[in-house]
Amino acid sequence: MPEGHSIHRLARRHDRLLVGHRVAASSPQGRFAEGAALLDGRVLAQTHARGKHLFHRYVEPAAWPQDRDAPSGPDDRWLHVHLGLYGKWADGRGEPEAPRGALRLRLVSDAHWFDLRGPTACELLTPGERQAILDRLGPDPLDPACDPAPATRRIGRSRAPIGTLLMDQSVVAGIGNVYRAEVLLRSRVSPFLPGRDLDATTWSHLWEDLKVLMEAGVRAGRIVTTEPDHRERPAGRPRRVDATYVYGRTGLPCRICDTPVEAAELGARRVFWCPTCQPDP
DNA sequence: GCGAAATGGGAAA
DNA sequence: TTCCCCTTTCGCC
Repeated sequence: MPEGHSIHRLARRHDRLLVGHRVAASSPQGRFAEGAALLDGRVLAQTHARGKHLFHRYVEPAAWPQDRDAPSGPDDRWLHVHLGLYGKWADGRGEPEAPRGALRLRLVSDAHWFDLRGPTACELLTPGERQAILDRLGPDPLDPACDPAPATRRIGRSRAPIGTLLMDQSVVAGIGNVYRAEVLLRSRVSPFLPGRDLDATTWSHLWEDLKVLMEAGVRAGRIVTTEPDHRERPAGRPRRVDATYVYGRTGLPCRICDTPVEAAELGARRVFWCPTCQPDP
């Protein structure tokens, strides 16, 4: 699940359920024991998502709520979580069950519990370290205030395939393998087209489509990129098999033209495309 | 029961 | 470009 939409959804959920609450923090697995000890007893003041990175800002209980939305202060502790390929947050109301498996971080408030497993990153950062992460990320389609111009410039100058550029978090933040495949199909662009050969109008359309798809992903809590007319079952909640045009559909018919979907390794990741709708450059 | 794959990314070579 | 890490799940024996 963890492309950018999942992380923004988690940030909103943690904001709604945990901001303003004092947390008991622990690392039953032990790998984040020191960090958890530094968070224990603090209050979550703020959550923030950028691309696939999730941040929590914790303050001393005495500082809450005066510094809600205050600029980051010297006593703040920033938790940085990146889920990677298979990291997961789970949560529930009331008392958590006894920890099972590899539980990196558990946060418990008076009302809810939150369990984090399998993240690529779970660490405490200084404000400067956090800023360094933000600085190396490209514009995030899910950030309403963001300006796509830096991504436009990077793509326009690059000979690298657009399929590679879209997955590069320093070009655009938050796209993963599913959104990459799907947004390129929807704009009829081959993943192998060099960035500099993507015309401005198509890029503009593609960027707007990314915003639409990812905002829908935040709302739905999953990725659905197909238009109802292109689904086997147009009515009702889309089934998993109806959710994508090409992602994970190697050898199956393209939903637009029935050509078998192709797949190949691009960089270290599998890329999916329709050779008819997205002809090689 | 074991290996591979998965919506990721960083470091090493 | 290759390796390595994180964890769970699923297919295959």
